[in-house]
Amino acid sequence: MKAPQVRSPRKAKGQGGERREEILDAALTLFSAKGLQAVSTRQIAEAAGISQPGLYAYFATKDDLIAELCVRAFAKLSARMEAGKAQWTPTPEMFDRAMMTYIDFGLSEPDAYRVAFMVEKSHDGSFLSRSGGRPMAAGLEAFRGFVAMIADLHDHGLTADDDALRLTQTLWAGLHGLVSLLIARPEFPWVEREALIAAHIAMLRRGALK
Amino acid sequence: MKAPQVRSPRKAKGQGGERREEILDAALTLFSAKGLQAVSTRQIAEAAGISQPGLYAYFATKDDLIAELCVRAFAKLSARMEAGKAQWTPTPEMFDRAMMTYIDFGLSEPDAYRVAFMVEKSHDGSFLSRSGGRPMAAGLEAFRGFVAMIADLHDHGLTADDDALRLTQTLWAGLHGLVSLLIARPEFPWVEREALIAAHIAMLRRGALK
DNA sequence: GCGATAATCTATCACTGATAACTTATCATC
DNA sequence: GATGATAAGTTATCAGTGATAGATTATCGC
Repeated sequence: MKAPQVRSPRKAKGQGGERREEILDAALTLFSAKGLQAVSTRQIAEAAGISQPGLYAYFATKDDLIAELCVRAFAKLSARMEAGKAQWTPTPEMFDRAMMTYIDFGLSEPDAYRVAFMVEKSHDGSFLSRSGGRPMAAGLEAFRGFVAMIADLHDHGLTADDDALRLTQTLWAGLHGLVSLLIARPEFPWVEREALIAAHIAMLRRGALK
Repeated sequence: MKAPQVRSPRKAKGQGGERREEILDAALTLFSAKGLQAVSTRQIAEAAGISQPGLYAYFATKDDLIAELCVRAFAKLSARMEAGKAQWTPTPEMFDRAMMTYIDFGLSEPDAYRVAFMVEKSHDGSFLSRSGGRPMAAGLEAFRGFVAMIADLHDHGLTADDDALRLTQTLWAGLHGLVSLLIARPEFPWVEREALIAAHIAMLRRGALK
């Protein structure tokens, strides 16, 4: 059952970056399989073929390592958003498609999504403060394309709320609710998932557009 | 700075329940001030005037203690829902009011809300499984009155989706998104909160009702 | 007073993230 | 090719975590 990970040889002088990638890969696999809380730095180190304190040569804290994985995941979302931009027109159909892109991303990268928007910032500011808010910043960067789409719809007189920023925040909340609940409570007796997502998007469209 | 909590005397034979209440009170105060993760069993024990292992005479695990606080919080929501039921009529105005009740509760009892709907069930089933899913069950019990209202609106032909269950899940997700984001990301540059909530409810109403 | 038992304590465990201080491999240079 | 600098990695250890075992003390019915 235990990963027979071969300890890869010591890295040459300038090649610490390679080890860093190996650690991130090992960590992502473990996090996906067991959840963020359940994976210890010792498990990550073993899977990466390194001693546990060795991790701290590459990441200042465990949270920093997690944050790094997040930023990378959101780079993927940014790419997807940017790709969709090519065919964009201010229509209800494209509205639906943008919503779908967001939901698809959240469900396909649940760990990144969790860290960016679901992990709680403890009151004394431990997690995201120390990592400089990078995961959320990366998440919002990816979200920016979405904001631009809503603004475009608003400029064409298609939105039901005259405040585009407020409407965007409201829609984001609507999307986030579905994604985060599907991630956090998969065992809940949901109606069939695809129909649920379609109905949710339809509901948001009716609520947001004229 | 440290709480000068006087160690209350040993409880008489049948009075263990009192100590249990004292522990729950102390824990709720600490959790509200510092967050769930940041409070240790030793801190709870000291605030309750008891030794750390002494907690385990009353709660099998730390999660059980948290779960107990949750169930109690949701009992309050149930009471609010039940109170609102008296004046219920199947109208858009009452729809708005029900939505508002849910959001108000989430924002006024953020810790309970977090545990019931935001804390991640780790993949090997550690948290809510061990506590028997009681917080979520209590949350959904409180939510049941809300479900009944949607069904009533549906029966009067006022809803835009012909599947009342699916619409309820969709609306729940919409509400949850706003509540959970406001809890988890209070520092985000939101538009003015009351206007945001009102706009969100209006969006959900337009999307859910005819 | 006496035995039973509820309430509680001290001591300790395995584990967590993190740090200090030391060793070893690689590399550019003489 | 030996040398010194430094990157890469180690072992040993720390304080703090949730949790358990077993002894101890207070209260009760008799």
